[in-house]
Amino acid sequence: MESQDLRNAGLKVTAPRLKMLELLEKADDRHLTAEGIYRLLLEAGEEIGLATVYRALAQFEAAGLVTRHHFEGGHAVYELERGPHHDHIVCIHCGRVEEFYDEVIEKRQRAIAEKLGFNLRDHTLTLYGECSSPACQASRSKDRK
Amino acid sequence: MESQDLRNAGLKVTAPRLKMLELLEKADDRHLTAEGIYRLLLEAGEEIGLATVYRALAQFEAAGLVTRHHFEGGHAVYELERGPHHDHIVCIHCGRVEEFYDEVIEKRQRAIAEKLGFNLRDHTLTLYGECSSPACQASRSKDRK
DNA sequence: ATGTATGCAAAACATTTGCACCTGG
DNA sequence: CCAGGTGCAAATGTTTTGCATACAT
Repeated sequence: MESQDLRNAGLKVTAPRLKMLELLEKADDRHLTAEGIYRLLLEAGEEIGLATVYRALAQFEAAGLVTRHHFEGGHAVYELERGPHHDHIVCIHCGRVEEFYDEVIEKRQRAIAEKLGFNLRDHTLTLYGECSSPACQASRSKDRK
Repeated sequence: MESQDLRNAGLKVTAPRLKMLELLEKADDRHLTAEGIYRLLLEAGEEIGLATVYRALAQFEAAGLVTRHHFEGGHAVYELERGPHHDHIVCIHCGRVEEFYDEVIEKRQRAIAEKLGFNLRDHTLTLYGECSSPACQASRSKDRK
């Protein structure tokens, strides 16, 4: 249960935090902005402040419950940390995010860091491209003026 | 000469732009923030506005003269585009940036994008780690309180 | 009770834009 | 001359913070 995650992280179990975790778990889009979480909660009739969302996300991130990504676009997106590491590919048109994992790339990264004398701690790999989803294709031809 | 680069990009050759390109070329650190460029130019006695720096950088980027990166830390860094593509490894302590290129990784990325049905357009790969430069090692032990 | 969390409003940032004035070609 | 460039100040959008109140334990 999510309350246990919060307790393990040394955080008090409060309504806003539970709602946020619940949302992060159930939302269609697993990569949400702070503003997006805020708006979705308001729409769901929850009473919450945007500042609380940011504060809670920062704590979740520190506790490893959530990962923050900085894709292009000036705002951070948050993703519930579930299971193993993966990287992302983002559609430059519709913003759809897919996840992938590639052991060959992971291995090469470790080798490169070592060769350059770095103790590798983290990495971000994001591919940007045009996706082939029908919805995206449609909106693309429509937008062409 | 830099004025030619500007002309080729359809931009007028002005003092601020030349100074910026000059700085990007000669600076010790090849990865500068807009604010950093602004400050360095002021220190060098140049008269320039921060807005001009941002505007010029945006144009340089559009012209392919410069690449913008979003490393961790809330601000963009700009790098003069010189020669072939490469990725980065950043020291989480001193911020030092090294560049690398790995054909195996590049190839895997193309394969992954194709498999997921994306037409790959761009990517960012940044490794974060602890570098082994003496200066960084020193400051690290000092900061430990 | 008591240390945390919360909401709100204000602040802090990085970046962008409006506008009147300059300037390169 | 005049489209494009510049500086300044004001606006923007995102994220952070101060503070008084409310709540979990």
